[in-house]
Amino acid sequence: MGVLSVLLPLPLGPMSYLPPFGFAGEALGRRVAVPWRGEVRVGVVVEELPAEARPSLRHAVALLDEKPFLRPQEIAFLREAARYLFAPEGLVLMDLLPPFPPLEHRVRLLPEADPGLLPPGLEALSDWQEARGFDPKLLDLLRENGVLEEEVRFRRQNPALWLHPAERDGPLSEEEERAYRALLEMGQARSMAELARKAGVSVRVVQRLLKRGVFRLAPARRPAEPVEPLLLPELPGRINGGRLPDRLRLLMGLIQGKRALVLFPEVALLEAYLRHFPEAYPLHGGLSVEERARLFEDPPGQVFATYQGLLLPADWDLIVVVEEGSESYKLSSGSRAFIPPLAELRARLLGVPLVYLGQVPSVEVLDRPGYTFPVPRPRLHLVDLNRARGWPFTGEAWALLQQVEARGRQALVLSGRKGYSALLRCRDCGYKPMCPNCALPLRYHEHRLLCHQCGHEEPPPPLCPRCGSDLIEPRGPGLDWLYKELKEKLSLPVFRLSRDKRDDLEPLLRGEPGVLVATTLVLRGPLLPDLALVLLPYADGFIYEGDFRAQERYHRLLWALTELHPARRPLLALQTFEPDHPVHQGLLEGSVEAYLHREKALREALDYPPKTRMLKLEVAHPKEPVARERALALAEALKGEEGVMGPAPAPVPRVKGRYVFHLLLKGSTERLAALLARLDSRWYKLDPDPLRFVGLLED
DNA sequence: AGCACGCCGACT
DNA sequence: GTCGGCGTGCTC
Repeated sequence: MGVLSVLLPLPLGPMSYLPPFGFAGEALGRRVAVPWRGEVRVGVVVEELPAEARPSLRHAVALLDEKPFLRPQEIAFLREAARYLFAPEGLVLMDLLPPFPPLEHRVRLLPEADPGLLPPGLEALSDWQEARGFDPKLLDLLRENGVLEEEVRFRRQNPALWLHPAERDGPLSEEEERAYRALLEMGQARSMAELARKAGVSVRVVQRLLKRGVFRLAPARRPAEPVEPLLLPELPGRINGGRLPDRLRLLMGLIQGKRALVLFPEVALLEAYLRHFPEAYPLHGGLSVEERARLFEDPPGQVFATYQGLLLPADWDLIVVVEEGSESYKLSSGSRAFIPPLAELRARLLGVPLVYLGQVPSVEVLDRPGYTFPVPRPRLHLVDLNRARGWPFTGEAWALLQQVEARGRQALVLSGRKGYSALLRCRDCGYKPMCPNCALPLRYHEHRLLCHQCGHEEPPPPLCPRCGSDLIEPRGPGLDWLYKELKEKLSLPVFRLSRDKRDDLEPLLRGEPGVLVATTLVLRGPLLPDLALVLLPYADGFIYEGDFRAQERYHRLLWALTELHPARRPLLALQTFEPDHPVHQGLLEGSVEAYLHREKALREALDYPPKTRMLKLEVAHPKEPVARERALALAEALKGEEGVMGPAPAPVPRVKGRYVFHLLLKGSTERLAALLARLDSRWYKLDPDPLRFVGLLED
């Protein structure tokens, strides 16, 4: 008898079990209930190993699927993904697996077993009983002694499924034809009986078509406003530019008639796209367990999914990743994976093409053969803070706001969260102290200048070393300050939107005049129908965030703002000390990627991603010296190795009462794996693809 | 992850 | 004298 290698959704590698008593058959890829620390847990069989001499292996309780839940393709993907992420395979499974329905679990004592084995009071176990209600430890004891008979299966709940037309499999009989036409016309039918009535055929006909796969059962489809496909002569590696409606049409052109997986960074964007694709089925965390289970059992031809779609057992013709630069692709817990590289891995292992589709490409994908759709030139107004007067609003800014006021329209004022700066800047010449190693601005902390990437530290110069003027710390105004200013000086109603302050925006959404002061949260929200002005009082606050991706992020933000309204082009006004910044130049040129090519060259010169992989080790402890000590010990263990940066205190040095330090490692996947093998994994948390260097995400 | 084991500091 | 904090090891 062989041994089952079972992967559980736990941060561990696979575990070995003997097959369930009396089981003979193919187990690979099927879900299996196994005893785990006295309970029963569900895992996936990822390998069938030859029998093993180890005496103490336990038997799995039961296999839970008729046919494989994951195919070898998905298992291979999990394995490779784990290697790429430096994570245990079970952790990756935890991230990507859909939730399971609850288990139905019945137990009884084997008929031939001696009931005298039972502790008194449990005679009932001679007959089938719900396992719940019995002490799991007792059950496990009986199980281990081989006297327990068990029935385990997923509880079947009937999700509200509708009848949909699928593929015709050949000639249809006259009645079948009628049923098929009727369903095409209806789009979907709630029940077989309903369709039979409408088509004037017997239910048997509908049943037959369902069984043959000409019809399929699937969740209700929403009404769609389909878009005209825009076809490209060749399949590019990325598609950028255009307006949202253009990209919708391009996506339609890409996937129509194909089996396609389309990945989205967040549900709101997914739904905005989904409205225009009648053939596509959604898959995301908002769906019920049953709906998701259904999609895994029988994946339809087109799925619009969040990261959970990566593991769907389907042979796609094409994978599309929408807005690959979005930070929402970053999983904040578990393996902390960043999804686009995993999508690329998935496509590669399936041997199918992958296309990135978004307004602005990420630096990571810039080298792919691209197709860039023309972009409407942004209406950009730069206010040079080196010359202009007034803070937080310059005279020019007030003039623009007053125009909005006079015309009774809407304005958006975008703020960083806290008005946090910690950056020194020369009042006259614009000089900023930079890290000599990292080409990042140094942060001003506790009377020292500090690089949060490599840990470089120096005393702040008393005067500007270039021109001898004073160094100042320009402070970005926070949401509340801006709100107060606007409220005092404008007659328009002023609203706030941030994670913790959420005014009722109803009047604005109806189109009434007003000003909204918001964080970048607005980009997800519903749009302001009469938006005329977008103002960033301190645009530089977005540039100098102290990690090497900040400027790319700022570039993406500005382009996203130009698209905030689908029809109008609101004026984008930026108050900045850096009007000549290459990001601004890029927008003025009307090119979504001119700046990025420049940025990519810079990254290459500095040996930053995408030229090399970078990963982050985080050390956190309630006692600052302990955290520091451990971070130093990690660095010590890697002493003399290339590409080790830090330790440095995280930019937010204390998160949830713990002091955080981090180290950054650069290199190829293989080399990083070799470095990590020398470290004790208990002392750090690993981020395989850090997007920012801001403290701990989650535990 | 989640749990048990074991070792040291501050309390009824 | 114990309670309980966390560091350590282990899970088929």
